[in-house]
Amino acid sequence: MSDIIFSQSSPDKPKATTKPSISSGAQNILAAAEELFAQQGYSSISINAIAKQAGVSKANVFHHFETKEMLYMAVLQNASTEMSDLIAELDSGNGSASQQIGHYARQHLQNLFDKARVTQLILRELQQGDKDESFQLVRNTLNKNFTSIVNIIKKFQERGEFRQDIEAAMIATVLIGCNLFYFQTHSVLDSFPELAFAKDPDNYCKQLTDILLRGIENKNAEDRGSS
Amino acid sequence: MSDIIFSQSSPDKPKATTKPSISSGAQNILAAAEELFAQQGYSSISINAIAKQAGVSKANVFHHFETKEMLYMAVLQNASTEMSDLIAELDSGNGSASQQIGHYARQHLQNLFDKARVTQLILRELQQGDKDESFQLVRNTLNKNFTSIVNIIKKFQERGEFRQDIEAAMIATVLIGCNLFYFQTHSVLDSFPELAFAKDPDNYCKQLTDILLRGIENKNAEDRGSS
Amino acid sequence: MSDIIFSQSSPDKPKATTKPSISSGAQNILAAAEELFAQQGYSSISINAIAKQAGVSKANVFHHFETKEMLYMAVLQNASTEMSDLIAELDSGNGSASQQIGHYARQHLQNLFDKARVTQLILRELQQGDKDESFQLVRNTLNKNFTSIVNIIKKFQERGEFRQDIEAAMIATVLIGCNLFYFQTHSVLDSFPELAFAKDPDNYCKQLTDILLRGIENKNAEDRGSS
Amino acid sequence: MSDIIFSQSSPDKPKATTKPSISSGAQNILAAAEELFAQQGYSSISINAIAKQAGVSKANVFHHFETKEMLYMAVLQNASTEMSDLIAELDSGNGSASQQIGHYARQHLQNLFDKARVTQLILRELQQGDKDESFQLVRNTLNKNFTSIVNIIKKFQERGEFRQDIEAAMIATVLIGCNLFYFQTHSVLDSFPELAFAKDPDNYCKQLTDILLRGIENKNAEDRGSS
DNA sequence: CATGAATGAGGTTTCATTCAT
DNA sequence: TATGAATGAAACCTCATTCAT
Repeated sequence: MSDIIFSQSSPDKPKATTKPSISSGAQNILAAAEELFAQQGYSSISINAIAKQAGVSKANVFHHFETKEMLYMAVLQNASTEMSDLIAELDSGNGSASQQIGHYARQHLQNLFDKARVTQLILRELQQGDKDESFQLVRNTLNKNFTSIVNIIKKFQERGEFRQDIEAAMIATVLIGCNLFYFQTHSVLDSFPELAFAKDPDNYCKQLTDILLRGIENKNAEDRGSS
Repeated sequence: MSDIIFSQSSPDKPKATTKPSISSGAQNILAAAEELFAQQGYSSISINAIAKQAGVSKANVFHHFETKEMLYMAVLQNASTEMSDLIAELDSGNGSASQQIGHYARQHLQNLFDKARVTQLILRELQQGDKDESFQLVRNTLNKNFTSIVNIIKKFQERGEFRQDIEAAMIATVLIGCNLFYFQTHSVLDSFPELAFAKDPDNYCKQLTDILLRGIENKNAEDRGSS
Repeated sequence: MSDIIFSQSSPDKPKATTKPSISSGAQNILAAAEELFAQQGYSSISINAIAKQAGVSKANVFHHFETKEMLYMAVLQNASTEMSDLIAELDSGNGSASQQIGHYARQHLQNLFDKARVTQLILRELQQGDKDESFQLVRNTLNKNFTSIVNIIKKFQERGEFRQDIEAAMIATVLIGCNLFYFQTHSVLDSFPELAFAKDPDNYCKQLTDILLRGIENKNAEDRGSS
Repeated sequence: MSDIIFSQSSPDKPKATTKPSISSGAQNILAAAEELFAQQGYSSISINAIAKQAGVSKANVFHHFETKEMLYMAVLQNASTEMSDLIAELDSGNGSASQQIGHYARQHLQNLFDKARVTQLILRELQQGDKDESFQLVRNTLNKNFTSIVNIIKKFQERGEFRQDIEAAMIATVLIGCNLFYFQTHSVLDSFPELAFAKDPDNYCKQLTDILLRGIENKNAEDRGSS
């Protein structure tokens, strides 16, 4: 199903339509900056590199963004918005609790790869932990993201389908943590023979949800109760 | 138990005894570089900053390490060794499978924090994914790390204590992935009210292993088999 | 006639008209670099020195020339072009073979001093003999220079005015070699009492051509033949 | 006779015997410095490079020579002495004036190549023309060199074998100038098809003396006198 | 005699930024 | 809107030199 991990759907085109307020010149720069910052981080990317990638002059970058810092913030802002949009569209489908969680996990993982640059930008921010302004942005985005899945889980807990002696947030953590770990390590899977099975993200996701669901389903408790 | 997440035991002093081959001058620089690179990454740390932190002249840094790149490699080498040593000492205790896994998870998380700088360095490398030489180092270290826990799990699978229809590597992934996720996000826990429970790493670890163990224990299968 | 060896006619002003393609900023830098490189050589001249001489900032030098090496190449390119232009204008006058050679020798010597900086740059390159790219340039220029005089001599050989049992190139070598030697040593003439006569380049040139012509004129051969 | 220009006889060994006052350690350094300075000039050669070439530590260089400048002076001093020794041994043979000049020219050219490093060092100094102390040394050496050949020529002029209306120093200049020019350009002869004949230095020397002698011999004057 | 450690000064080059056009 | 010219600051790195051993 997935040839090179994921069919990396081109995610850049629709931007222009969603954000018509920013000139196309600025959009070019923003896109170039996003790509480079995601790949290499803030400090190792020069305005010159961004200008070249965007096909404009260095001065033009400063014409659109006051400072490098502000360009970075704009990139982050953009990324956060994209991420939020994506989460808003996240749909846990309908069906049993198990099916919904499985669907959600798979879709979440897909999103990480579809918006790989955004994901990387956010992971970078997570690792810094100090930069004041930029951090706020990311934190809020993550919070939104996180709350969305937590609420779904809580719903199932209230319905009695999931154990209630486990924090919903903990369950969400396992789901998101493992998906992020997969995203971070997928490029290195070749060197881990033990992880060969994980080259197919579908397979990975299936096994993850298998463990997770069995670990949290109330069915087990019933089984025990019956004993 | 843990005031600020973990009592961050000072991990730098014993180095001199374990590695007497490197002069103390070089060791100072190495330690300074490790700290700064871990905090801020490669490109945003200048040799000047490292020199100041180490209390030596800029030129002296180049006396001991030919280039900034080579200093970074030495730091990484050092970190990988430390990490490997730590893993070698990882002890899954004795007791039931559940207890051993629980013990291992807790100890592993503790190690991440005890060697926070090393952990950060390696996470940074994971995120880059292209740098040839430096990457090899980290990959090997991770591989060793990973294999260690996979083997423990396989043992329990063979004994029939854990399900065999789940890849041992997948189980290890959940354990390590969640621990790393915790490490990466713990500085931001304050902003996530849902995750308040996780401020205590013991609590986090307990809930994680609770889910994980229930998800993989063979007991459940037996229960089902009896139904 | 020559106060301090030669009236060193200012050779920099016309450049702007002959090479309008290069901005005046770059021209300033190029001129400064030419002067300093000619005086002191490549390695002992810093970009800082060039910037100061040109009245611009160090960074501005790199705005116009990517590296010090490339600036040097541009200087050499410029010098080679100037030299070629000069040679193209070299005019052996009209009159007897003797007069033409005498005229040529004197004019060639004059050129060496008029374009003293260019001459020095080329002599320096001759001495290195390894630098790939820069050397090609100089070699080509010298070749052109050399061929020009060789052809004149060949003409006279064909007319029977000069001996044909001597290579034209050898005759050219004497002419150019002695002129270059004069150029290289003129600053030290004071310390060589024997060479006092040579302080006047006209005198030097007259004596040189006197020897040379008598050595190559066919007239002598005829005299002998008649005996 | 000459395969690759000249059979470059190893000229370094006898030094130890001629200068037993200097320790062998210092001699190593001196030899290394001579080679490198001759090849690349003063400023582009670092003490480090010299130390490596000599197989000693950088500090050891300063143990033997107070400063880089003083090491350079020692190299120059050494070179000047070698050159003087060589000139003192220069032997114009016995035979006719023509033969003696021819012999001298050939031997002088041979010396330039045998002591190529020394020759290069001195040519470099000639090109600088400002460095106070170092220059004195070279000037004196050249003066001695020059006077030696001038005196030989004067002898023949007095005997009436050479014209007296030409300065002896001018004749010497042609001889030395052309030989030095040959030395400076021999590495580039390949690219000058016209100069193919000069690949054999014997041939070059023969043609040079042919021209020179015919240009200065008094025989010609006699011929004219008879007309 | 010989060396490794250490350093201040200075080298080339890069960077973010400004400004006139 | 867009750019080339210009620059001060700071990056990495080299250099000649000193000193303790």
